[in-house]
Amino acid sequence: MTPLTSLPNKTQPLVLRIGEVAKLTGLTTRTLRYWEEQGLVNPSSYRGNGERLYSAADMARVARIRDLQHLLGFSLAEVRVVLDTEDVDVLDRVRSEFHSGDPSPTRQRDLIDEAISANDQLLSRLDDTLSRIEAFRAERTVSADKLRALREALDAEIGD
Amino acid sequence: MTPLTSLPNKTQPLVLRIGEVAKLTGLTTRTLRYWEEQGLVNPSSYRGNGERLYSAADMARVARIRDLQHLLGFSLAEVRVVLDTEDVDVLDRVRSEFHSGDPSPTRQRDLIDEAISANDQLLSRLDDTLSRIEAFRAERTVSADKLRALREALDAEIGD
DNA sequence: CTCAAGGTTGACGTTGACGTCAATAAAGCT
DNA sequence: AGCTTTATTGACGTCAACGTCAACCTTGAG
Repeated sequence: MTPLTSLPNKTQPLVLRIGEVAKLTGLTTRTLRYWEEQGLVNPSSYRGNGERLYSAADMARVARIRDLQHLLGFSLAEVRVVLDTEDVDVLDRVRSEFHSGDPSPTRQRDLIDEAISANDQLLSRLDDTLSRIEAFRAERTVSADKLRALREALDAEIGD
Repeated sequence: MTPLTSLPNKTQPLVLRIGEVAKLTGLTTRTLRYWEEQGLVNPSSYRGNGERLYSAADMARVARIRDLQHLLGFSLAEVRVVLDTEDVDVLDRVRSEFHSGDPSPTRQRDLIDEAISANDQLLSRLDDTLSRIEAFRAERTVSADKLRALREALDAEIGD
């Protein structure tokens, strides 16, 4: 039941093998490896043999990719751009740059500014998409009304 | 300036050649032919030589396909299903079936019921999509706030 | 110890949605 | 009438996003 070698009781921080991730997400293992190949998800750890180990954060990232791809119709290339400007990632990068060597603040500022602009772009695109879908939805509700009216008219005619 | 052989003044009902449609929609002629091949748009008329002539209704249909494809990420196969249950089309089919031969009302009822159910399915899918995009949007606004806060903190630090 | 289950890396195949090119025909301007 | 533009129908090429298959390795249950 427990994943991996079930150690006595070390409060396992949830680590999944690729097959388990596949079943949970509905994706295939091939897809997960392909996404990794494209630099979209790097499993947070490997084992000596090269076996991929996915954490909860990795799962979240996978779900996010799936959403961006299917929900918004983004290509994987576009998805990567979006993910690169995700705050979690940006904060990570700023932090790592702060810790290791170059503590140049202007570089950090540029990084953040880039993320802000990309984020704003995405937001406006989301708003546009939302309003267009809403318009489409409105049309379809009218459609529904028309069809139901027609259906009733037909029923009445048959009822004669 | 006028499309086709400009007849004296017959109050032209707007008919476009494929190249004009391409320029107006931003698509390519290849795409338009491909969509036709896939049964998505049948130009409302041809000329003796086989030249495609697109009406205003055809243009609307083309725009609709583009929307469904890019706005909602539908495949062309899915787009066709949606279009087949569009009220305009359904009404057309019911009408044509009424006019030519078989005026069986149960057949018409089935057609309409099918359209209604497909329409309702689409509507719920739209609602689902909408709420998920809205959730995503909310996340991203939080993201934006975080980033801007970080940026200000950094500016203050530099300002020292 | 065996061996089935699930993992690994190539490498090649497939599918949808077109791009591109060739050969040909009609349209329209001068 | 001649020349350019735009159209037609094949046919083959392309690219992203995987599917599929081969050859191999590790691990856990019996």
